[in-house]
Amino acid sequence: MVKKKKRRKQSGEREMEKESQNGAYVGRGVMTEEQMETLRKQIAVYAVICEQLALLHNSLSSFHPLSSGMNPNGGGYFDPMVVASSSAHQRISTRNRWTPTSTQLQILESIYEERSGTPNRRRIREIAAELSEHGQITETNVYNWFQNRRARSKRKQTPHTTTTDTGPAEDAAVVTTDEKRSCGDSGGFESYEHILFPSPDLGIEHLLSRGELSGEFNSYRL
Amino acid sequence: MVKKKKRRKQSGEREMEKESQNGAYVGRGVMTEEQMETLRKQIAVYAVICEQLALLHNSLSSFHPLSSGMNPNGGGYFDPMVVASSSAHQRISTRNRWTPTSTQLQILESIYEERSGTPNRRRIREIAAELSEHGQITETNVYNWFQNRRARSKRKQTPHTTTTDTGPAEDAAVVTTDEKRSCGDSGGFESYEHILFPSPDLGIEHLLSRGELSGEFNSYRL
DNA sequence: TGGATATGAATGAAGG
DNA sequence: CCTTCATTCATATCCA
Repeated sequence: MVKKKKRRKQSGEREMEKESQNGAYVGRGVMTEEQMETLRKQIAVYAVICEQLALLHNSLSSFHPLSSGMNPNGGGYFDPMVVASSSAHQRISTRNRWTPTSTQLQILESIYEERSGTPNRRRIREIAAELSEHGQITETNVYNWFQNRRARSKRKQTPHTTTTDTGPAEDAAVVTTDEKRSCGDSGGFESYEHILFPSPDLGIEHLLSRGELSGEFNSYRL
Repeated sequence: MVKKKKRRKQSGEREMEKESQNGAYVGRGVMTEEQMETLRKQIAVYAVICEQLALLHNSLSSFHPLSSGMNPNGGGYFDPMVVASSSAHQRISTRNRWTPTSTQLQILESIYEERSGTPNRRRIREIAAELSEHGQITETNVYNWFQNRRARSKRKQTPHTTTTDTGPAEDAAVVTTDEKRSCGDSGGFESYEHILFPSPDLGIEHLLSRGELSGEFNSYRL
C-alpha cells in the first residue's frame, strides 16, 4: 500500500555514470557536485521532515491528566486498586498488558503477511528478539499476537445485509474483506524503492496524507 | 563491511567532500560510488523513518484508519459521513458505529435476561436475524452487545475508586514512562529514539530487513 | 461549550 | 485453533 508517487529518482543516479558536467572526467562510481548537491538536499529535507514529525508527534501525544504511573518497563501500569494498605506486597505486577508499539506492530504485520500460520517456537523467539529492539515484549506476547491476529482475521463473514435494508442507494459495497489491517506494507526492502527518491520538496502533509493507510478491516467475529 | 562508526550526524554531507576512499582520485564536486551509496542509504533511512513516524503519528492521532470496514448501517439514524462512492478516497473522518434501535434494544435486553449465559454462535446468528427485522444489524453487533452487556453489568459492583476521590496514595505512582496505548509519547519518546536517529551507516538493514523468513511451522507452544 | 457518562468496538490474554 | 473475558479506546449523548 502506501502509494507513492511513481516518480523515481529525480537525481539521476544514472547520469552520473555517463558524463561529467563539471568538465573533469569521472568514471563510473562518481557523481557530479550538482548531483551530490541534490542528494544532500534530499537528506536535509528528510531530516527536517523527521524533525517536524517528531515535534508534531510530541505535541499531539499529550500525557494523560489523571493517569497513574507506569512501570519503568513501559509495558504496563500500576494497578488502580490495592496500593497503600496491605503489607509488603509486590507493588506493580498487577495487570500489565502489553501493547505493541507502532514499530512493533508494523513488523508483526509484515511478518504475518509473509506467511500464514503461526510461527513455530523458534521463529517466535527470533521475532521476539527482534521486536525487543523496539520496545518491551515477550515471546508470549508474540505468540498471542499471532494467535489473535489469525483468529480474528478469519472472521470475515458476509455482513449478511439481512435484507430489509430499505436501502435505496445502498451500493453494492460488498465489503472487500481485505482483512489486512493497516500498515500492511510489505516489510521488504523493495518497499523503500518507491520512496527513495521522492520529490525533495514534498512537505509533511504529503507524508501524513496517506494516513488512511488501512487496507481496511473491521467487523470480525462471527 | 559496514563498520559501525559511532557517527551521529544526520547528514553526512561533509565527508563526501573530503576524500575518495576507493583510491581513484576525484576532484572536488564528485563523489565515489561508494560515497554515493552511503548517501543513498541515508536518504532511504530517512524515508523509512519518516514513514514510521507518520504511521506512528497516525496511530496516535485521534482519527484512525478504518476506511470502509463497517457496512453502512446507521441503525436508527444516519451518520454523517462521506457519500460519494465514486471518488476513490476521501476522508472518512467519522466512524459510524452501530446504535441499536429501541426495539432491538428491548429484544436484546429480554434475551439477555432469560439466559444470562453467553449465546453461542448459532444463537447469535438467530438473534441477529431476528433483530435485522427491526433495523440494520450484524452478528458482530450482537456479539459485541452481549459481551459488553455482560462485562459491564458485572463491573457494576465494583465502584472503581479511581481518582476523583482524594486518593491518598494515588499520585504516588509518579510517572516513569508513559506507555499505555499511546506507545511512546511523552517520556516514551525514547522508546523509538533508536529509529529516530539511528546511525546512518547501518540503520538501513536494521530498519528494513526482516524478510529473512525461514522455516516451517511445527509445534510451538511456549 | 466542555466535562462526565454510556456504550460500541478493538484487542491482549486465558481456557479448553 | 477456538471461545471468552477483561480492559481500554473512541464516540455519542447528556447536562449544567
